[in-house]
Amino acid sequence: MNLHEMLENSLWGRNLSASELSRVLRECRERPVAAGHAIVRSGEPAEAWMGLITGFGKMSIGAPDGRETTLTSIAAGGWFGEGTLIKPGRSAIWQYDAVALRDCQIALLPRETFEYLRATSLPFNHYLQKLMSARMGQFIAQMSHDRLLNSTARVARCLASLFNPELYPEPKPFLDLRQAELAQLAGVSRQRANMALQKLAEAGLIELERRGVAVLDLAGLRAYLSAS
DNA sequence: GCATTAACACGTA
DNA sequence: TACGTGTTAATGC
Repeated sequence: MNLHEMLENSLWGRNLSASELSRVLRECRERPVAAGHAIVRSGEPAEAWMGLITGFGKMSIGAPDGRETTLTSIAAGGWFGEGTLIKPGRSAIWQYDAVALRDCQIALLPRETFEYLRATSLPFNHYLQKLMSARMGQFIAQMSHDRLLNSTARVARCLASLFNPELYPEPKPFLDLRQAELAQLAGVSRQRANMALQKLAEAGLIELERRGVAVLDLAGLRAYLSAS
């Protein structure tokens, strides 16, 4: 997968006119980010809309005491930063860190290009609405799960949320995801995530593998309740 | 009761 | 060796 392929296959790139697409292809930049390194840093000005060509990453926020929580993950084919980028002028400041969990190839669509598309392309605006709505829906679901479900169910829903096609264009049943990473995403300790995964495996919803999880029953994960 | 942190053993890339 | 996983013990609300 390279930048051009990614743009031409993306949900939004497909619907651009020939001249819009060629401008995007001309102005988009690429940058490799090694696993463990920052893609964007909280507090820095947002200069580009960010896409993941390859790799896997997370959006996270650190507390003053050093603890850290993951807000959501970012998979290949996904874009982020539109919410930050549409803030006016100098108030477009990253409100979170984005960190590469695996080696990543990042696409950077400059802010000016992003603004040009927003100003001229109705399909692009429709795409942005769908993306932002999907993101909002994900966070609403996350909040309600945090408040209403026990931690095993939260881990189940968390796994299921990684299969939203509007946010993660190419979902595969095998997730290359450490238990510690899933724990941060679900907001539980690694030990508790391990226990939850074993329960979900016993229930036949997933298969545990070293360094990852194979999802066997997505609908079952989405509907999982109780069994703490 | 349920979850957290710390610590340790074990197997593998 | 460093990392990922599975377990247990001590502790807190």
